[in-house]
Amino acid sequence: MLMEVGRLIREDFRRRAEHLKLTQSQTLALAHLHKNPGISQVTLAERLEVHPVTITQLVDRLQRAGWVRREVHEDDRRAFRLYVTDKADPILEEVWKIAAQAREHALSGLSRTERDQLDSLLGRMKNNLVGAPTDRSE
Amino acid sequence: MLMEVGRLIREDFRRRAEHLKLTQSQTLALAHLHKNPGISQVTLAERLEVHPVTITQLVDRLQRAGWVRREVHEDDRRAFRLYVTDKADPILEEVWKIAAQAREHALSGLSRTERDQLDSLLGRMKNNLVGAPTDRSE
DNA sequence: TTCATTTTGTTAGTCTACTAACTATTAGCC
DNA sequence: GGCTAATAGTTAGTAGACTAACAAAATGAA
Repeated sequence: MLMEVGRLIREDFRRRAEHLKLTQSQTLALAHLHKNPGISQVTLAERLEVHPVTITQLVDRLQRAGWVRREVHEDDRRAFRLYVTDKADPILEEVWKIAAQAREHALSGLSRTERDQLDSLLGRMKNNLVGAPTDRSE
Repeated sequence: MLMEVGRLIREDFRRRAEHLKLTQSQTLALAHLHKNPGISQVTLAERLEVHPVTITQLVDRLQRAGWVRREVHEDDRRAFRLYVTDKADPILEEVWKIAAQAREHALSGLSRTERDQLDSLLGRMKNNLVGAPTDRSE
């Protein structure tokens, strides 16, 4: 059920955002870069919780499309600093709006109390899954 | 939060199942075929809620690995009937066990009542997202 | 200083998913 | 019967995610 709802939310977001001509991952990456200008690819990978290889390709495409630029890091010649270009600003405005709409659509009809409940239950599930490494003898 | 918990559950399952040498999609497809022997690729695609193209490739790999066989449909020469091979039986036993463990791990510490609550809240979110086509003016 | 280790990012190859365009077959209508 | 629609599956190409193996630069210890 949880997986299904997750999938439906992503689908809903995708439908609302398809006119932006950006994929979900690209949108997410752009949003993160906008909030944290100048971070490295490794840092971005950690934030998005994907592997650095994935970021390489993602940034490649965003750069080719002109949404992002790479600047060599002044202190570390291996690393890049990533910046969102001005071209992306209006898109990002849209993204925030759409995200809020999708969220509200999914949660509509749920009271403040129920939303808190959901959040709390999910939080406890999350705690079950993080800290403790999987014990296969369970 | 919901996305995160979903991702964590999938990760947990993947970790528990990695010794099976099957990916998550392959495992899921195998499980479905075991419960519904003889279905066509289109039907399987519908059940897994992916596009038929994806099934083509998935079944290609499962067949190459010897887990699944394609038989020509007796009434429709375009279609295949899909069957899980005997080789896959012991694996599937494992899959059910692992799925139950992963579920229990995620939900541990939640009472019967709380699980019902979660289910009901997610069910309502699901209803928000299915029936009604996205209204972009929201 | 030099050498081993860590970190940053890359290429190569695999798997899952998609769209678009296609073949072959079936089904329906005139 | 014959033409058109729809259906089952495929190939080709793209995007995203992964692992493995690697180069280059930075770090740190002997």
